[in-house]
Amino acid sequence: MTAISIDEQVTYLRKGFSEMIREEDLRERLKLGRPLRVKAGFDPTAPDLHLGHTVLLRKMKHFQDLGHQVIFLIGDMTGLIGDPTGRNLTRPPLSREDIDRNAETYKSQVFKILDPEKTEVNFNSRWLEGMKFEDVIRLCSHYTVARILERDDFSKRYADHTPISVHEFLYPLAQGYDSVALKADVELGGNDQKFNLLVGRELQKSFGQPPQIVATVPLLEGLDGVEKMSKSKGNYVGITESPEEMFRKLMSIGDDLMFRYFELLTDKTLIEIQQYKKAHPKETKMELAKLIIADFHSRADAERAASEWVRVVAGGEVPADIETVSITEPSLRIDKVLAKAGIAASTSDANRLVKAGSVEVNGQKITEFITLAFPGEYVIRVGKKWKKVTG
RNA sequence: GGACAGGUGGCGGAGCGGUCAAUCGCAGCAGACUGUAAAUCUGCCGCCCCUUGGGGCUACGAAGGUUCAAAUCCUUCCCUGUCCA
Repeated sequence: MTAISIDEQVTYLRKGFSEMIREEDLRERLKLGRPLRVKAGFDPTAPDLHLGHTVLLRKMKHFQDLGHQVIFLIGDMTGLIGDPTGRNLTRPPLSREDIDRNAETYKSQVFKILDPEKTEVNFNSRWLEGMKFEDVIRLCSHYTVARILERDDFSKRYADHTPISVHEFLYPLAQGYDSVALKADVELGGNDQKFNLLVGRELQKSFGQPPQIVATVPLLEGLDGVEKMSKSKGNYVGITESPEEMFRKLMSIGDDLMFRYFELLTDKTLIEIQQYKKAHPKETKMELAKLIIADFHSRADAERAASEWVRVVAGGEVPADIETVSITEPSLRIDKVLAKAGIAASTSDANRLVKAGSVEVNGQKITEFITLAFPGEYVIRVGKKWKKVTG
């Protein structure tokens, strides 16, 4: 991109953020004419990225498009503090090997979106690990308990008498200090990160640096349309999943949610999205799924996944890519087979499914505990799970 | 350091000696329905064994104890919150 005006840059960057503090600051910073250092932090324990993460990655990419330097910061030190929003207060420390492996996984995934040439991958242990207790005390002196308690989840937990460990207070401070150490011009994050990002601003001021511009992206709702997309909630679409898997998941979202996805996960303009609202919801949803899949695979893969979905889900036919499980026993009763093939969680679970009449073998619904003989080949279906069993 | 309250299944939250694998709500799974989904209705929802109904095992913070019998009583310990210092 050549010589594009400040106004154009700001307009391009503003799109898709839920909030920017403050746009005037960004404008001033851009006037300096140098590449800005744009920081975004990621958790070292969850290297499997899903569509929720891509909302942020997309914005990082936009900064790169304008020639800025993006810092992909892996919070290996802050990761020790654990999820500050509640449970999991104790998290087993990751080994250096684990962290490095996760970092590699991250790289292979984020570079589907980000430009490797314009991305600096960094770890906050690089400056946090070597801090002496004295340094930590000094850092803490820059902030007050009352201000920390302003954070919504802290104040809620405090009001509810839910425990808050002291080390959790260090999380925002450490994250803020990262911005100092990196001399960040801009920090990006999800809406829920707003507090932490602002702490970075305050700390930079305390340390005599110009405060970073903070820009937040909306949190993407998961497939259920209610909770935010997260791996632990199981309402996510991972960016390394197969086109077929992605298609199936994306087709399961509610009608309202699909327009939200159009907005946050595609480059369609708001006007184009309005047009989609007039079309048939099912067709529109299929188009959405194809657009998203094409970003991580190819348009051809997306088309293939679409026709496969029509055949299997709408047509009720056998999917093309069923996983095959081999059985070594000469014969095995159906409930055991289900458990062994991973269709049911346990034999007991399989029992219930059979009694509920949910099990289909070779297209026939079964209601009794039949025994399958091996060698042989059976196609078993329970709900949306299909498996081929051979022996 | 002291006083008090509490720790139950993925979550919330009943039960307070047997009829408790544990009411109920949410989440989840399956079936019906549909344009996919949602909504709705129905069933299921610890593990294992035989089976259209049973049997066994493991569970209510941890470890002991009382009792024919404990999630329920006692002891100690661990954890959390509140108030006082």
